[in-house]
Amino acid sequence: MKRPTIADIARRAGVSKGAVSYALNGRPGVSEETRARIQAIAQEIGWRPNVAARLLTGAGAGAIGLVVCRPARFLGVEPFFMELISGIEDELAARSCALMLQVVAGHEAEIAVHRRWWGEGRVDGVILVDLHADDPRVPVMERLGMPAVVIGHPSASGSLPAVWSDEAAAMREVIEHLAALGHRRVARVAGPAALAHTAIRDAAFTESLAALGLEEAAVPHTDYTGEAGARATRRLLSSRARPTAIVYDNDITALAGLSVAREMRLEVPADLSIVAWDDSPLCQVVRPPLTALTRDIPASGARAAGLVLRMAAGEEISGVEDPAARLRPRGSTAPPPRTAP
Amino acid sequence: MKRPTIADIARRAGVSKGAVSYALNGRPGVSEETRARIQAIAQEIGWRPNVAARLLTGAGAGAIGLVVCRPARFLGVEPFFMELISGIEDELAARSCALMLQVVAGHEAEIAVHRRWWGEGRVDGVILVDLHADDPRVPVMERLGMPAVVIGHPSASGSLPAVWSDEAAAMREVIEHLAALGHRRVARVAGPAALAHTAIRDAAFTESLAALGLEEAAVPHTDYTGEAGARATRRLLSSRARPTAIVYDNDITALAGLSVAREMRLEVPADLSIVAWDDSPLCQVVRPPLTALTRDIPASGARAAGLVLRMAAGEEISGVEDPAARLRPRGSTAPPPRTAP
DNA sequence: CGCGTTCGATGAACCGGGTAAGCACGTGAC
DNA sequence: GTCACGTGCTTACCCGGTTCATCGAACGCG
Repeated sequence: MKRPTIADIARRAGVSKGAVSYALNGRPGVSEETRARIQAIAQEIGWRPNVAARLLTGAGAGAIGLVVCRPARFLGVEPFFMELISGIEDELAARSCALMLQVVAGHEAEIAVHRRWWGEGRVDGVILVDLHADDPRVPVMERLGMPAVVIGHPSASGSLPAVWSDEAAAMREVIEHLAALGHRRVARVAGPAALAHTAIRDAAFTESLAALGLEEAAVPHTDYTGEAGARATRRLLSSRARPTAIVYDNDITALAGLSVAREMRLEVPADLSIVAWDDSPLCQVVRPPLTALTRDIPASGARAAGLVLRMAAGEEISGVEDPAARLRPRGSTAPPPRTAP
Repeated sequence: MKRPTIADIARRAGVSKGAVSYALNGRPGVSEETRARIQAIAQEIGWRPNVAARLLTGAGAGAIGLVVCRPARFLGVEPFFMELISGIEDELAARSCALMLQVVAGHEAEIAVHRRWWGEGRVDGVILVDLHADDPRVPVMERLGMPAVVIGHPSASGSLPAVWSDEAAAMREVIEHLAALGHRRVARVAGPAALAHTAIRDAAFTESLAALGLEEAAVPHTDYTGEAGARATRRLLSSRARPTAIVYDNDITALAGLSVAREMRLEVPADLSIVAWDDSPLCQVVRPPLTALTRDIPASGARAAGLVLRMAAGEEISGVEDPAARLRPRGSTAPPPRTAP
C-alpha cells in the first residue's frame, strides 16, 4: 500500500531518477519516446509527486491560508465566510492549490497560527479578513515577509495589497434611497466598532445623513449576532424619536430587527423600513423580503486568492478595487408613515 | 528572510545537526545542559520544524482533509458546515494539526481531490460528509487504505468508522410531540432524496406516523434551499387535506415555510405548527421562534477529527454514536386549530 | 578523418529534518 | 591495568523529487 515514487518508475523504465523527473515535468533532456514510456508507467502505477519532497527543493507549499477569527457559534450564520471560501476555492482549484483553514478566538492566536504556518512552510501566503484599525497582524506579516492580501480597505492594510470595495459609496446609495422615499430619521445598527470597515461605514453614514440634511441618529454597535441586533433594535424603536428606517450591518441582525418590529406591532415596511448590508438567501426567504446591499463575495475571494499566489510567485502586487455593493430594493423599504411618530 | 533550519542552530551552538535534532525532540542522547542551550537558540531565532522535511522522514502530514460537495450558493446559509468545521478545528488545534478544505461540485471531483491529497501525502486522513446510499467514495477510501471517518449512519459507511446519531429516534420524538399536541395530519419537507440520512428520516417519519396512528402524509424532497422549501410548503398548504404541522429537514427551508404560511394568512403556530431539524441562531431570531431539533454539531466534528487522527496513527477504530438530537420546543408548535381544515 | 556540437541520459549533490551506527571519553569493577 | 559499560556527541545515510555537471554517442562539417 506504499505510494509509488519516481525511483519505482525509474526502475521499471530502466532509466535514472533524473530522467524520470525531466520526463514528468515536461522539461527537455529526454527523448519524446522515453518521455512517453515514462509517463505511461507513471500513469499505470498511479504516481503522484510527493508535495513534501517537492517543497523541500524550494517549490511553494501549494497552499494558502485563511484564519477566521470570530467565535464559532456566530460563524455558522454568517453566509459571508462560506461564500468567501467558495470563491477562494474556485481560484485555487484551477491551480490545484489547497486552502488551509483555521478558526481561532483572537488576534494573538491568529498571529501564532500565521507564524507557525509560515515557519513550517505550510503555506505560500495568506488572506487576512476582518481588519481592525491598527491591526496587529499587518506589521507581523510585513516583518515575516509573508505574502498576504487583505480583504478590506487599504487605509488599514499598511503595505499589504488590499481587495476592497467602496463601502462609503454603498452607504450613500442606501441613504439616498431612503431619503428619496421620504425618510428623515434613519438609524443604523452596526457591527463591532473595532472593525475597520465598521468605522468606515459609520463615517459614511454620518456624512451621508448630513449631506442630505437628515437628522442625526444613534448608531448602536453589535457583535453581529441576532440577540445583539434585537436588543439594539428594541432600544431604537422604544426611543422618543423613533426612526422610520434602520440600516443593518449584516443579514442576521436585520432579520432580528424584523422580528422585533413585528413583536412591537410595527408593520414592515409601512411603519419601519429595513435595509440589510449583505445580501443572502436569508433576505429573500423572509416576509417581507429584505432590501439589501448585494456584492459578489466569491469574486472578491477569488481575486484575493489570485493576488496571494502572484505575490508568492514574487510578483509586485498592488491592491484591487472591487465594484461597490449595489442596492437591491425589495419589500422591506417603503415611504415612511404619513404621521411620523 | 530565510527560515532558520537546524543546521543554523547547530552552527551557532557549535554542535552537530544530529545533536540538535535529539535536543529539540526531547530524545536521549544529549546532556541536559546542551539541550537547554540548543532550545534557547531555537527559541531565539524562531525556529520551526519544516513540515516537508519532517513529512519526508515518514511522519504524518499533520493535516486532515474535508471536502464539501454542495453548490457554493447553498453552502453559505447552512450553519451546519461552519459549526462542523469549528468543531473539527477545536480537536485539531490541540494537536497543532491543520485542516485542508475543498469545495467541489460532485462526487467524481471529490474523489479526485481525495486521490490527489493522498497521493501527494498532503493529508493523514479525511472526514466524509453527506453520504449517499451506495456512496462511491466509500469503496475508494477502502481501496486506497486512506484513513477516513464518515459523519453519518453506519449503514452507508461500509467498513469505515462512522460518527452518527440516531435520527430515527429524533424523528420519533418530533412526531410524538406533535401527536401529543393533537396533530393528526403532519407533513414533512425533506432534503435531497439521494442523501442517506434523508432516507433514514423518511423511513422513520413514515413509521412514526403509523405507530401513532396519524394520517399518511406527503414528503416532498428539496435541495435544502429556501426557494425549494417555499415551493414545497406552498403546495402542501394548498392541498385539500392541508397539514396542521410540517417538519423541515433544515432551518432555511423551515424559515421559508414560515414565510409562506404568513403569505397565505395562516398563523404560526395557531393554524400551522413548524419544526426545524437543525437548530441555529436563525431559529431563535425569527417570530415566532422555531421549535427545533438541537444537536451538538461541533462535538460531532471534533469526535470525527479525533477518530481520523487515531486511525492515521494506526489504531483500529470503530464508530461512535453521538447522543440523538433533542427537541427544543419553542413558539412555532402548538395544538392544531379546533376546526381542522 | 578529426573536431566541435547537440542530444539523451546518468550520477551525485541538495533541500531539512530524523535516526542508526559508531566513536571518544570517563567511570567503575575486578 | 584492563575490560565493560554508559554518556554525549558525531558521522553518515535516509526520505523523494529537482537540478547541475558530466559524459558517451551520434551527427554535421570542414
